[in-house]
Amino acid sequence: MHDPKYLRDNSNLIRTSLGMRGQDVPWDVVQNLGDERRILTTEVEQLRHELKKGSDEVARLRRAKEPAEQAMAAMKGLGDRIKNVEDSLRKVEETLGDLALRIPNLPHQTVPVGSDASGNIEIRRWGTPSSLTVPAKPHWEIGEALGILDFDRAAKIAGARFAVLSGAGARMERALINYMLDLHTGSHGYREVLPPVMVNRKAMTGTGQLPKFEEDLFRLRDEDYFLIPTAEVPVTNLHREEILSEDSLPVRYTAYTPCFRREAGSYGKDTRGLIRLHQFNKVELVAFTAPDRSYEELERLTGHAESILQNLRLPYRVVTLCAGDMGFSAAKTYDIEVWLPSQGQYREISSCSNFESFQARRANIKYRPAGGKKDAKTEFVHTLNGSGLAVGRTLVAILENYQQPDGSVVIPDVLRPYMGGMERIALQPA
RNA sequence: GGAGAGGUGGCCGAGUGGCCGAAGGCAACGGUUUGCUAAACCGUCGUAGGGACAAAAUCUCUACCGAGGGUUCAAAUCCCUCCCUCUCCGCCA
Repeated sequence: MHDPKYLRDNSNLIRTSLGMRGQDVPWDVVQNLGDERRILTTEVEQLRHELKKGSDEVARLRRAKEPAEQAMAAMKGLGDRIKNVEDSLRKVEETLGDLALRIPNLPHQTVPVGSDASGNIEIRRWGTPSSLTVPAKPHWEIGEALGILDFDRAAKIAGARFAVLSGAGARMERALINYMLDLHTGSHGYREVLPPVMVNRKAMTGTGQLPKFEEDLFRLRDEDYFLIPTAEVPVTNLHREEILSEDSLPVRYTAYTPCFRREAGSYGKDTRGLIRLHQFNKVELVAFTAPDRSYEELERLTGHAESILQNLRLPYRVVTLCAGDMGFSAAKTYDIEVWLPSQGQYREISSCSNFESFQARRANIKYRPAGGKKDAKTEFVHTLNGSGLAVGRTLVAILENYQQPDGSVVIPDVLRPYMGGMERIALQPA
């Protein structure tokens, strides 16, 4: 969400900066409602002032034991007038508020211009894709052959875009989760949290999933709860309606959660395998910083996510998303893409974003600058998050990059302690 | 799910119709005193919106006592609905 005052005075500037991203915003309506809101507010406040004065006069007369009927009669009806104007004001504010919540964040100056993924810019690569002698098999073939991935039974018990992991597959997923959490808490300074995976409407609005993207979410039938599409939602909202002290910043959390996405509109994409599921596991990194620190934090956080891939010896690259490819709430996003031999390309495995004050404003997360002086006015924090990493896709990358000509899969060194010393996944009869 | 109690500023807590944005305490911040610490004393100390000013400082108005409605000239205070917390009962991993 944007600063309402800034939005009112600079809607043209915002509109130009957003370009394509702001296409579906009814800018004229926003402008008119903003003006109307100001006029109605002034009117309500004047009427209230009058009422207050009148009521004080009644009170004064009563105390002085003087007749107050005339003063009371004069105020009669004023209350109704106020109610009428307030009704109009409330309607304007509701409409304006809803529209304002649907305006995306402004891209940072360093974000490249572009309308889709082709405008993204690669900024670095790590590792070298191995040249296999035989054609690389896709992970679902490897996994099904080894008896550790079962899509048929997943479809039976749930439906398309679900998976069952079993045996060493389930074990490796669990190993990855533990390894990631241990690294982030032990070496990178994050506090582990295990939040609810269902949240209310306010939380979803705070991080920007609502009101605009309700069709992407799973919602419960009998309660107004949603399944989280990412741990970003519950973890960022931990501090909703709070004022943090500057000394406590930066606040860094890591959380493992399952994530639930309807994937509406993605029919035909990645229909096979683990890449795009309705339910998947993710370890998330979330940070709250002072505004002048958020961009250095973005680099740090991205580096923390990268370190997992480096330790797993998985080749990857980092790209800066162009304005048109960024998510709704982000001001700047780095995607980390891992090499998938079967596809001969890099695929997203982490997305690290700085939201600046966009989410903080929606969720009302502030901090009080240190220094003690009276100029210590509260200010919105900056929020960031990134996957560290998407667990299922990491499993995919391991299966594909560590596949052997005999169909087995070698387990990366750092995971072996988490898998009881296992060094290789060979055929596992069910 | 049933019964009861309660939600007031960063925290605790007073306040049953007007003089209440709200006593008092704690915490915090500034200062005096002090060899240091502590104590004592003095002072400051909510958030948001509108207007005035080129802007900052400042001034001014309005709103906010869980949320939303109602009664009244006037609501933290009375009434209704909802949300949340706590206690007991039921159910339950």
